Amino acid sequence: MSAARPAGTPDPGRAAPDTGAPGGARPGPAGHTRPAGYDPSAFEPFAVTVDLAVFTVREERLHVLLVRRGEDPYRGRWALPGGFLHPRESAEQAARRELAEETGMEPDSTTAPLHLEQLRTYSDPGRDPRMRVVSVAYAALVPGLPEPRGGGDAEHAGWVALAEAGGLAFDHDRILADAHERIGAKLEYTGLATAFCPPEFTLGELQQVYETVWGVTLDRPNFRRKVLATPGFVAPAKDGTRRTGGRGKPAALYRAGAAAALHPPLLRPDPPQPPEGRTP
Amino acid sequence: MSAARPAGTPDPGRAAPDTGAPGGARPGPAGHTRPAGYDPSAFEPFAVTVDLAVFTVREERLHVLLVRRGEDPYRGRWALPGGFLHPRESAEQAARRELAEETGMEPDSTTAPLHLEQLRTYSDPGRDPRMRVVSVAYAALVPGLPEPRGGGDAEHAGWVALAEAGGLAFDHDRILADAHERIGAKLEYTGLATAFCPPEFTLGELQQVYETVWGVTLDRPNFRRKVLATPGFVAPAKDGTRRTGGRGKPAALYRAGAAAALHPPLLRPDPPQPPEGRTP
DNA sequence: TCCTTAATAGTCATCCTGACTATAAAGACC
DNA sequence: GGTCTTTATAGTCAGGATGACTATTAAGGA
Repeated sequence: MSAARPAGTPDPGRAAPDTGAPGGARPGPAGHTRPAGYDPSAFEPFAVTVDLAVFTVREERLHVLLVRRGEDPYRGRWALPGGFLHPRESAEQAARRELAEETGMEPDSTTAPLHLEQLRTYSDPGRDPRMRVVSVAYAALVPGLPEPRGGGDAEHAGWVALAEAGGLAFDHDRILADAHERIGAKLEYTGLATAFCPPEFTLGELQQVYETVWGVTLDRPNFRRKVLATPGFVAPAKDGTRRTGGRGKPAALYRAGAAAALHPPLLRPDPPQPPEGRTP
Repeated sequence: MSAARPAGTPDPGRAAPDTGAPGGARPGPAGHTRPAGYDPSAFEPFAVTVDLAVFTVREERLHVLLVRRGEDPYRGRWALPGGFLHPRESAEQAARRELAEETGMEPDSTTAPLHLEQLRTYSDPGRDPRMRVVSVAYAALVPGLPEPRGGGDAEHAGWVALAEAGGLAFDHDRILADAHERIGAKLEYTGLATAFCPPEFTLGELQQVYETVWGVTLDRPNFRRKVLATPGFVAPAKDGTRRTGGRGKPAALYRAGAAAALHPPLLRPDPPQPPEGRTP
C-alpha cells in the first residue's frame, strides 16, 4: 500500500525530462522554455499544518477558541489551535482531529452540528520564523459552549471574545480576521447561522447569531418575516414546542432546514460602501 | 535552482518516521497531553504545489488553459498548469510565476488586468499516486485571448472549452469544477466580470461574460439598468467613444469601476433550488 | 394587579426585478 | 437609395422584497 515514501527523495517524479526543455530549461528572467508540469528540480519539502478558527456565541458575543503557546516563538501568546498534518490524513481530517482534541467533541460530525470549512492557505515564507510552514486554515462553528479541554490545563485553552483576541502568534491575527469576514459573508447567503445554534432554537436566538457576528442590530419582525419566507432555512420543531423559562412570551422552536443556500440572500444592513459615486 | 534543495532548513531527509509516534507526546486516540502549538515530533514533510485554473472567454464560450502531460502518470492527459513552490516564494508568487510561464504575460499584474485568486487547497493523500503532494489551487481570469506559449510546443498547452475539458489528470476535474463554481458565484457580488474584458469594453461584452460563465441568457435592458445603477461597477470611458465595426448601433465604451463588491448583488437567474418546500 | 419583556401579527411606502415594448443607429442586401 | 437586420438604448408596468413602524399577545416579576 503506497508506502508512499513520504519524505525526501526529491526524485518522486512528478517530473521527468519535462516536455520539451532542451538545454538549460529553466524559467529565466524572460526567456524560459520549460512550460508546465512539475519540475523535479524545483521540488522542495515543506511542513504542512492546519490552523483552526473555532467560533461560538457566548453571552451575546462572538468568541474564538485560542490556545496559549508554551514554547518559543511567541511563548505565552495566544494562538489558533492547530498542528501538523499526519502522514496519511487530509487537511480536513487533520482539522477535525485537532478540533476534537481541543474541544473534546467527537471527530465524526455526528455528535455536534458543527460546521467546518476550509478558509484558505497561508504560505508566506517567514510566517514561521523557525522553518518553512504552509498552513491550511479552517473556520469552524460550534453551537453550545463546551469548555475547551486543553489537555487538562485550564490556562492552556479558552474561549476569548473576538474583540479581545488581538496580538496572536504568527500570522494568526490575519487568519482570524479572514475567518471572521468569511463567516459574516456566509451568513448572508447560506443557512450557516444555524450551526451556531443548538438543535432546537428560537428565532430570537437565530437573530442573536446574526447580530453577534455582524455586530449590528436587526429589526425583529423583519428578520422573522425574512427567515420564515426563505424556503428551507428553518423548519418548525415538532409540535408547538416553546421555549420556557425566559421572560416574555414563549417563543416557538425551530430547527435547521435542509437548504444550504438562501435565495434571496439575507444581506447585511450597510456593507462598506465603495467610496465612489456615480452620476445619477 | 537546478540544485534542488537550496532551502535546507527542514532537511528533507529527516522526515519523521512516518506515522511516527516517537514514544513521546503525540495526540493519542483520545488522551493527548500536548495541546497546541507545533509539535516537532509530528512534523512530516510534504511536497507543495500550486495548480492554476486559468479562464478566458473565447468565441462566446468559457475556456480553460490546460497543458498536456508528457510523462506518467496520466501521460498524454490534459492537466491544469502548475508546479512546485520554490523555496522562498509564497503560493501566490508561485502561482503568478507559473501563470507567466504558461501565458507569457508578465508576472507583475501591471500588464494585464488579470485576476488571480486562491481557490482552496487539495490535500487528499493519494491525489498524486507517486507521493504526498498538497496543492494550493488558484483561479485566474484573463481578458484577451493570448495564445498560450507552452514552451513553444504547440501541442503542449492550449485553451480548451470548458465543456470539453473533462478527464483531466489527478483530481484536476474537481479543482476545475470548484474554480468554475467559485467564479460564477463571484460574478454575483463582485465586479470580477471586468477581469474578463479588455480595458475598454461595451456593456454587451460585459453581459456576454456573465452569460458565458453562467451559461444563461440575460435580458439586455435589465442587465444594462442593473450595471449602470450599481455604483462603482463600471465607469464611462473617456468621451463618447463607441465601438465601431460591428453590426448594429455603436455601443458606448466603459471601463472597470473602483468598486470591488456589488451592492446589491447581481444574482443568477434560477439558482439550484433546494428541493424543499415550505407552507406558503 | 400592574409593569416589563419578548414574541408575533400587521401596515405602508419604497426599491428592485423580471417581462416587455419602443426607438435609434449602424451595416447588409437588393 | 431603400429596405432589412442587428444591436444599443430608453421606457413602462406589475409584483415581490425590504425597511420602518405600530399593535397585540403571553409570559414572569414587583
